[in-house]
Amino acid sequence: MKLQLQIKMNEALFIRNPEQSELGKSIIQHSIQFIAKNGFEVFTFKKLAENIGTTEAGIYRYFENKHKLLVYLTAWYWGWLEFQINYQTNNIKDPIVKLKKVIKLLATTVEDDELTGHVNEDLLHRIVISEGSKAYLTKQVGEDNKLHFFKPYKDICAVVGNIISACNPKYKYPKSLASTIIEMAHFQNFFMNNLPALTDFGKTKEEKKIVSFLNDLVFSSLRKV
Amino acid sequence: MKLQLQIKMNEALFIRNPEQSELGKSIIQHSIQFIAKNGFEVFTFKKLAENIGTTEAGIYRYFENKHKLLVYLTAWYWGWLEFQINYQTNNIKDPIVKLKKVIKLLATTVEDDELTGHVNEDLLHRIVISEGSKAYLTKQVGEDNKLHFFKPYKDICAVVGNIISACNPKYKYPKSLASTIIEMAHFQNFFMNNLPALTDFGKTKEEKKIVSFLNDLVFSSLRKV
DNA sequence: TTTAAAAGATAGTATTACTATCAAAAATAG
DNA sequence: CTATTTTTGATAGTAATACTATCTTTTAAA
Repeated sequence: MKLQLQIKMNEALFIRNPEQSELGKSIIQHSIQFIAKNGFEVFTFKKLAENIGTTEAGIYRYFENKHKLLVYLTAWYWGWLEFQINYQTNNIKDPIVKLKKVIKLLATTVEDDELTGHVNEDLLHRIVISEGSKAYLTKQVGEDNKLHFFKPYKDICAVVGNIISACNPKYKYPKSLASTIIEMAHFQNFFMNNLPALTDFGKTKEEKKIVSFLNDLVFSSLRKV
Repeated sequence: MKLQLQIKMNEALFIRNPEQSELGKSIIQHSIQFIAKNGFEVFTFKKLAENIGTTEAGIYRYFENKHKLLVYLTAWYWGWLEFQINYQTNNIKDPIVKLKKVIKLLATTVEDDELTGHVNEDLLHRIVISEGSKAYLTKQVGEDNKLHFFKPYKDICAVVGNIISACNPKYKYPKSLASTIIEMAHFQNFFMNNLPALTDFGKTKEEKKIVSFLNDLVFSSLRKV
């Protein structure tokens, strides 16, 4: 039996559900490739249409604009990652072991998930690293938030925050520490590869070291005094 | 005697030095106001020109494009902040006290500096919070970096990293911790105000608490085991 | 096998992101 | 204090972007 994994997406993010047609899936697949390769600024619906072999108007039937598409992609990633986290830490009781596992998942390269045909998770991960914050660093963040566009991201933060609280119920900043871990898992990666002077991993460029840094950061904070 | 503070800027960031003419200063002043109010995506040279009462072509004589202008503004901010840090921690010997002071400077609202006529530092600080990362989260980051566009930012990181090392010479990640502090000083502020579920400060929205969080984070990490 | 939904083809508009040119005003140098 | 250079203003124009609209063909579902 061939399994398939579908991430339930917020309907306000699209006009027509891209998961439900070949063209839709092609839009997702090729937008991931294009943005990963050329960056979000350079990305336009016209270029995407040319890549796919469809027309600009065709893309607009699925997504209102490229911002919504970016939010869709990042939301999809966070939804997928939450599934991964639940799946891979399912039977782990010790919150410390669990948190280490989560940090590893956040900060290391993902393998392409066979269950999701049209999404290349590794490329999407790179997009989330380089472009992810642009999804919310806008003036419309309030409105977008009211429409629950960032729920998957907030859910991941909540999951991580809860594990942190399980490690040390007295720790005062579980949510902020959670968002710090998540953001830094990506920023330290971006810095390591692009502005290495901002990190201590510039020489070797090993993701492992980011994991070590984050572990040190987190478990120093959670150590009971 | 009226003092004036000039930040020495990288010449590759502009076509004509905006500090050296009335129109140039007006461009800086009004672009800060416009971007702080409407966001960088909405900002165009045409709208800016209308605001100032000049023409689009007039702006292009100073800046090649709006990306360069954003990089200019953020670089200016980091240059100014480094001056502030040096000035305000000048006679502090104890690196712990010094680091606390720096964290406070990074994470709290800045007052408008009288020495810089056309720059409203408070607005610029808000721009750096909301738009700052867009200066380097691009595909051209490598080229921009070669032209030393991010030197002021890297300098600040180096300053903070050195204080960290002075606090605990054995600590293994001074640079990464420095960039973490700096980024989080801004991201936690943005989250607190726009996506409060990602922080522990959503209720009261006090900058003080961000400072406390960062202090806790840093000094837990630096405590010798 | 009819009908509805999706995709393709084409056209058109307002805005953005520039470049070019020429004249007027302001600054400066001799 | 005039001549010259530099800076600004005014205007025009172009290619690309970010859409919207319409009509036809193809595909899918009832």
